[in-house]
Amino acid sequence: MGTALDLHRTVRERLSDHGQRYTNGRQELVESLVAAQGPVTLPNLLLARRTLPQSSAYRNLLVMEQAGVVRRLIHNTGHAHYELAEDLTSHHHHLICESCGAISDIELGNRVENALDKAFEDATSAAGFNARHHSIDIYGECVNCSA
Amino acid sequence: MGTALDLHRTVRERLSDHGQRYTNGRQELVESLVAAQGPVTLPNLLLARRTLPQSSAYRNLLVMEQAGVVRRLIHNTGHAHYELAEDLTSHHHHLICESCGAISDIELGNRVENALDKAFEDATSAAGFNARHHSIDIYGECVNCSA
DNA sequence: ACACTATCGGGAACAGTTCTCAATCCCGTA
DNA sequence: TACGGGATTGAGAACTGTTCCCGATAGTGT
Repeated sequence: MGTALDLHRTVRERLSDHGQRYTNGRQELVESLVAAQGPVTLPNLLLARRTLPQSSAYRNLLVMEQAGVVRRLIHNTGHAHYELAEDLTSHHHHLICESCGAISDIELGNRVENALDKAFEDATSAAGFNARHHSIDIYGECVNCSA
Repeated sequence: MGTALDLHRTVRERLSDHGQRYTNGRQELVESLVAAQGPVTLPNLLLARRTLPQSSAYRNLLVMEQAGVVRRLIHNTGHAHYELAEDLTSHHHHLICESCGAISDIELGNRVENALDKAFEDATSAAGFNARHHSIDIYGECVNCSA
């Protein structure tokens, strides 16, 4: 479900709801994020599209993050990683290679996710914490590095 | 199990194994981390012990991180958070308040953790990823902020 | 006590990211 | 199509959390 056209329309709407335009530079960023098939750092985004100025890329990623189009991941790999918001792709978690710092996506399936939600609900409500969403990072060694 | 004396002895050993001494400043840091009862930022550590110079605190936290005594958490809250390594305390996860940025600990219990390990093993081995450990962040609103 | 090395502390340096601001673009209107 | 006005852009400066540097100090083994 959801063609590239759908994606761009949705992005345009969300930006518009925040009083923002869906400019060329922003479209390029979205396309780069789609093409990356996983979280990417800003330097990597710039490598893919040499014409994007750094400051504009940072600014537009921030704008799109605030509009709910982009999600920013922070790990101790030096740079932040960017990906499309989960509701534009699908709920997933991250595998983080401790050797090379690469981050890739992983899905756990509905049954596990439902069990997780229930466990989290039980654990957090006891602490008076109002849980809204979660993210799971699995650390280890990726295929490339274990070779 | 594990008194304060045990903790200090273990820390001393781990540092010693890395050719490092367990100096006064490092002991103060460990005590501050124990007293904090959860992940703390460096500025907060310094507030608790005004005599600790910033550069030494950063350096010693790094040394202790490398010796497996301290764990450093990165989130988009501005500062890194520090806590004692899990094997000096217990396996837990983090509740992160999206309003105030506070981070607190939460435990899920053995049954849930075992189920998680199994689910992660299934999901990662298919991707050829060699999983070593995991961390779960639950985002939402803490007790203070929802009041 | 001595020599030798690890550690300390203050400040400079660094890196990723954000901010500034004049120039440009884009949209709605006529 | 031309115009007015606000959003966006891009280059570089500024900012901020963290790390590095280095002379002074403290601890350890002999």
